[in-house]
Amino acid sequence: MAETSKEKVRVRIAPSPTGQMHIGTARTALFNWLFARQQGGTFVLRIEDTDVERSKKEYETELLQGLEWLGLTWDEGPDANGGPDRGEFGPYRQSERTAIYRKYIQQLLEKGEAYYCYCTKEDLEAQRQALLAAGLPPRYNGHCRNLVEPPAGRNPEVIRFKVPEVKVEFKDLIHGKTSFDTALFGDQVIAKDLDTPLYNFAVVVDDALMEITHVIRGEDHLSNTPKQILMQRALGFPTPQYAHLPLILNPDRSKMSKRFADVALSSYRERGYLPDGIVNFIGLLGWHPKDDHEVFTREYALEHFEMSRVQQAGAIFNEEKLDFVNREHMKTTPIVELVTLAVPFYEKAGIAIPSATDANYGMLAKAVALQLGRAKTLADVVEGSRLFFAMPEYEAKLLCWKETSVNDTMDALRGALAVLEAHAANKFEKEPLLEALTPLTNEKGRGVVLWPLRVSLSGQAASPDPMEIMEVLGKDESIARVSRAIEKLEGGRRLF
RNA sequence: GCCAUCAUCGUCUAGCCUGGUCCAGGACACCGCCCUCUCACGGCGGGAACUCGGGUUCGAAUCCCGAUGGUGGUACCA
Repeated sequence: MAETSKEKVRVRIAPSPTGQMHIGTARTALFNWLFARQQGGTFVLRIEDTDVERSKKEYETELLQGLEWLGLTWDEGPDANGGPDRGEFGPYRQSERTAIYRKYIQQLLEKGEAYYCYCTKEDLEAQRQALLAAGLPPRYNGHCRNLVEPPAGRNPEVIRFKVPEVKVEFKDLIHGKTSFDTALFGDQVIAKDLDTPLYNFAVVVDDALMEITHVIRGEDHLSNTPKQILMQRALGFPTPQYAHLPLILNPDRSKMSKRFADVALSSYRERGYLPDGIVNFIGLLGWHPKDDHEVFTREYALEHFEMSRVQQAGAIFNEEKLDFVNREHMKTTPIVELVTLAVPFYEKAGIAIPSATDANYGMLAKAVALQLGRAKTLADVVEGSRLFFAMPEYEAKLLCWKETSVNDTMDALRGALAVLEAHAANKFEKEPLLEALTPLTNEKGRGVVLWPLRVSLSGQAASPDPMEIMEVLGKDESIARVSRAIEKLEGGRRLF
């Protein structure tokens, strides 16, 4: 709790609804959320939709729902259910703040800190090429900076901010002292016209008006920071503290992209990852608690988060680790909750499961429980437990363990069947069943009995053990499956 | 090109600020063994890294300089 003094912490995330919600947005949100919650501050969500061409309402909705799904709740910002914005500093969509930006653009214009530029894109491109050819940094040459008279008969192209040539220095909470020489920048375009501000300008105005104290964002914004600081100075705004998070990377260390991985948060949701698993994993990308705990809840992260322990280098998105972390979280999620979460996945897979009102409902929980430690996602739970909900299909010869003959296998199964039939239905549980089968396994060998028994119950070479399966299936279904296996062997006998 | 920034096992990282306890610790993944009817879990074990070159120092993963490499930016996108 070191970084703040008396002022109340206010942080924000400012995503653009120009595409599916990126996993990187989720991580930036997480770090902001952690910092805000830990400092007793306010977490603001602002939608940066100044680019009307690319911004879409459906992406905004996805963003809000994605954040809610992850449990990264915001204190101020648009309402996920279409209700009015929350908070005193709204509106929280930049597209609704045009009048505000207009006022500040005019202010800069009047003070002579900004000016209309009449250079066309073609002019600019020519300039740029010339500079590049000369080995110079390609920056705007200030052609319209000191125009006395606007060129006759021409409308301005854009509005530019006069970038003073100074050294801008700031202390980044993650990178430490960072400095830029703005002489290399050239005058920046801040708006296409009075009603169409650009990102760098809108951010400055909004962060100031929303009284943001800490800007926690991706490192790709590091070089925007000096430009924004200069505008803050021109407008008389305070400079917030900055923390630039390292980027999430592809396996080849470039910025994470579709080419290498699923970048959309929704795809992880659809594949059956848990919000807690995702939050844990993306938290680990660039940060980890001092005590080396790697599997943790968000409460734990909240307690142990330290901005100063955030990495400076980017981190490769490693799906294997995500799988591990998610599996660990599934193990600690209460079974009833897991069942509820899994239901849609059963539906999607077309597997008929007992409903909550069904007398048989309890077996669903047992089936799910058997997948813990085996399944890394909810989709895996569903696939792994498929065998409990339909008579399995398999080749008769799979029933024979190693070199055991068909006759011996049949004998073993008949023996097992007799044991099961004599076994009380209300004692169809792992331990009692094992006990009941022990004389038979002692006589014939465990493999000779248990392998075919397990295959007849599961239809698979790899599955939970037969006693566990029977506990889920119950007496009637277990007996039916074993009987069917014996029939299969009898029917197929000639073939062997 | 220019500017910024980064650099410990394949990956995520501890250690670096406050040099010696580090022939570098943990986790994932991988391999082996044990458990075992199979899978998984679990237990035990293994291989695997301080980018390079100088300097400072009795001593450097740790401090300094340089090089190399990576990444980000260099828009009338955000």
